Amino acid sequence: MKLPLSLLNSTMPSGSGSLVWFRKGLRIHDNPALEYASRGSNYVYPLFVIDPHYMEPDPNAFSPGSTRAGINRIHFLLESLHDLDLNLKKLGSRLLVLKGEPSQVLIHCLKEWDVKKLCFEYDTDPYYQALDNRVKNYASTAGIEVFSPVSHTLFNPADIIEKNGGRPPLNYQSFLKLAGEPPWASSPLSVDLSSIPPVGDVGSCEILQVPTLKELGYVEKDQDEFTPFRGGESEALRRLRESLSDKEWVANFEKPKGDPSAYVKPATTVLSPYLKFGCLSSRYFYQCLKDVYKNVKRHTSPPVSLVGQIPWNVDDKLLAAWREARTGYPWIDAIMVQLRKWGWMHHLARHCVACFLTRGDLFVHWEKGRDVFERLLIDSDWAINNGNWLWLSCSSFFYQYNRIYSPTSFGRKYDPNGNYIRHFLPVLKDMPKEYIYEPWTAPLSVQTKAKCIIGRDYPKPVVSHDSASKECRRKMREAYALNQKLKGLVSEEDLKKLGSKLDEDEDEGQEPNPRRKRQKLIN
DNA sequence: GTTGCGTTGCGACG
DNA sequence: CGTCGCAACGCAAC
Repeated sequence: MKLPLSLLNSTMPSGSGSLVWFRKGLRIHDNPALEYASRGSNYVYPLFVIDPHYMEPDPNAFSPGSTRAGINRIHFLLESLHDLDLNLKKLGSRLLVLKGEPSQVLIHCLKEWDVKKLCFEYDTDPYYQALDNRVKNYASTAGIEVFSPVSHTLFNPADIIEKNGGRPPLNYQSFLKLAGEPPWASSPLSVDLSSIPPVGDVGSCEILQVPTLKELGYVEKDQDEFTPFRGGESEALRRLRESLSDKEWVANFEKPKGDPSAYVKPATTVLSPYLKFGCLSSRYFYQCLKDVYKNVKRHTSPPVSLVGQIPWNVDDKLLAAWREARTGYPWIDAIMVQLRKWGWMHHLARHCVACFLTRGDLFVHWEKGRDVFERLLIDSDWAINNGNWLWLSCSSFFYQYNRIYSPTSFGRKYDPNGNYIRHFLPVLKDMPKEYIYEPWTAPLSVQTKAKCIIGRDYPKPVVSHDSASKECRRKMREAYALNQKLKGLVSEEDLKKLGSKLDEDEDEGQEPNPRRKRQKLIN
């Protein structure tokens, strides 16, 4: 039988404080770092650091927000922090908000406060890896215990790579096979925390409330529409219950069959932003889903070329047209408007615009598109975003470059009336459905009647899909052929470069590809 | 080396 | 709504 935490605390010696550093994992339920900190501590300092690297307003960015995050994601984060603070207060604690470069702030707090244990969720994002190393180094010199569990994802990526002989799996099936059933799935997760030890003396540190957008220096009227998705653990759990309440829908859910043009009631759960910030535990989601599966009869089931040789265009005009929703293809532009206004769109809609920008039509480098998604999506995740852009651009994981999404017929398949386009591109709201996916083909009389002259009120297509996609196919075919032909030669050259690069970085063991290449050379 | 398959293509045809 | 040709890639298993 478990004793209440408050009772345990009273038996502990005084002065044992713990610090919980929140970054993602903005939740109470299934939060191993928070739980570990609470166990056997007299004081717990729940801390969030407002990081200028992500949060400082950037008036020169291509849309409202900071350099690295669109205003929607910053808003979502602030709502999540506010909710976390409320939930902590219910348990006798509160969220301490500080501002500054996180490793400096952390080290300052560790010096100022009486902390024996530093607890924070492990993060694979390279930015956090570097940050965490600085903080961990300080903690070890100061004799502070560090507890950094993997709790953001269902699996520890390092385990998967190790099981695969030090290499990441290069397709989905082998990933599933390697991953298997997660080790924690057999026993129930800890989702109830009855109380948290009180916050200790904060000394001279200046503690802030969770700021508003305005307090961070943003002007709310910068943007004419905000994302309809509200941040926070409470909303995440509400949304989870709502999504899982329709057991039939859950059991028959098949991702490729979802309707990307559905926006009044999206075709997926829209839990991704909550998973991204850890407002919802991915593991708790998994267990709840398994519970639903148990009670139904049937349910649906579930790379890395270092030498980029695809000769992508450098064309900032085409990139800007795509980014600003001015391609002249209403289906593509409507999706880009939803991205900007909502910070979320259906995954198939993401496919369409990613394919269009890269191997399908514009042949712009996938990294350019990745950067735009990274900034504007409220659910953007470093690893998922990079992986999916590699995938969609046929740079890795997926190679069937002939399969190009049509910027006109793909959308029409789901939404023949063009309601989605009419909603996100109101300039086209009166265009007859016969022309709404290809408005430049409408006779001038129709354009006049619809109060939308193509070339004046809405742009002409930036490229012709027929000829552009043919040209893209040809370039991909040639790039692939060249890659095949030069493999040995190029690898040898690159080996030297990679070798010296790796020596500098001192992380050879982390990098699977050079080993593969060496092996190929030996064979 | 050969074969089978790959988280989610398109368009024509019946 | 299902099937097929299109043109044909890389990876994994054998």
